[in-house]
Amino acid sequence: MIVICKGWVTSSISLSDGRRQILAFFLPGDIVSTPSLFEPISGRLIEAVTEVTYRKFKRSELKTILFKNPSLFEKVSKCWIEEKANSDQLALDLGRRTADERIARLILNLAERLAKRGMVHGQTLDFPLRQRQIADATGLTPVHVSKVLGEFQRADLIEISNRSLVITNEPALRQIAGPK
Amino acid sequence: MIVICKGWVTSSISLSDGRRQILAFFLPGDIVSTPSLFEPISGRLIEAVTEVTYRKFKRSELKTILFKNPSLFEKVSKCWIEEKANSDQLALDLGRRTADERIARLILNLAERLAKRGMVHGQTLDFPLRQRQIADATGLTPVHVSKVLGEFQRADLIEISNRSLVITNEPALRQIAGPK
DNA sequence: CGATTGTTTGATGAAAGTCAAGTACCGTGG
DNA sequence: CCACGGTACTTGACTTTCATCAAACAATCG
Repeated sequence: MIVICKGWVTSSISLSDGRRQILAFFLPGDIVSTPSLFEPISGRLIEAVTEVTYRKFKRSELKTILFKNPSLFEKVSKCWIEEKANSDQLALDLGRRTADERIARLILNLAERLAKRGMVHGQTLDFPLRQRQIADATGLTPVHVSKVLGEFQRADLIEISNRSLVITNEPALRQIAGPK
Repeated sequence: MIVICKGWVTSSISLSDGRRQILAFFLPGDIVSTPSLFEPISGRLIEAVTEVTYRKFKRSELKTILFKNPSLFEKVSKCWIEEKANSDQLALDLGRRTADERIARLILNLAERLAKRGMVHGQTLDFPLRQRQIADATGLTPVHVSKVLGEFQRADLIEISNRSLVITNEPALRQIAGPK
């Protein structure tokens, strides 16, 4: 089991013909894949987006710790439910939302998570993602991602430069992100 | 916690404007939503596709049983991992596969699960789904689902009638379902 | 049997994909 | 410091896939 200390990480699956879907971004403090707490998980590719530092825990140790403190199961269960909720939202986004909505939501979602960690200054946040990664996370093509991000910037909703992003008009961006 | 004894059940989430995504179909023997083993889960709608019979377990009882038999945690953990794997596949399907692939895979997937339960006779299986439900599971419109199913039938891949489905050309259907 | 709900079909449109060319942005080695 | 090569991003023309709309037809059920 791995906990991110610094940097961004993705988890993804791909088809043999190269199509790829990013399932989640992990930020500092996140546990990489709760289901793999007890057992390894196959078919998923964990990749660094940026330079990363992390801590690794032995599964065997975890088990003994957990069984000594049954109250921790509450925590694990919470974690699990949260992760399931994220998966479900992802399915809803990919199945039922437009490209604009998906991209707007990805940005807002990351901003929110970074804010919780005190990693947003004003409305500015580190944004190390390549457009190819945004595409793989939203089920779109890099070309289309470029067009949408271009529109967002021309509409003064966001500004991207130097791997950092400013949300210049959050209400409007939320508007585009669509109903909850 | 609920276990299906007879019939089909869906779990779904929706947006306030009515867009809906079906997250899973539960068949006889399935546990409805493992994450809800310990805690209730919100925002999800559980619906019967057919007449359903089920068994209900009290969460409190479950907990005591589990803590008396720690070996059961292995089972729970397996179940959890399986469910996560399904979520991930769903994301991949919705994000990266074409309409034909999604529908072919849905059919094959259900057939496989029913087969495990001895509920397929020859190549014939009960198929109570409405096209609207197939649409909500695959992120498509009912109209498009109708067209694709029509093509599949005209190409003699499947036959649908009276809420039952025959896979008449499984290899070809797998072909359409695309790479794994 | 009428009313409702589900399915089929065709015409049309919109969203997103593909292709291709050009530009900007690095990192490396000279 | 600059030139080179590679990757990433942008843009426009064009295509494909799927959605929308609408009408007809079928099935289901009180």
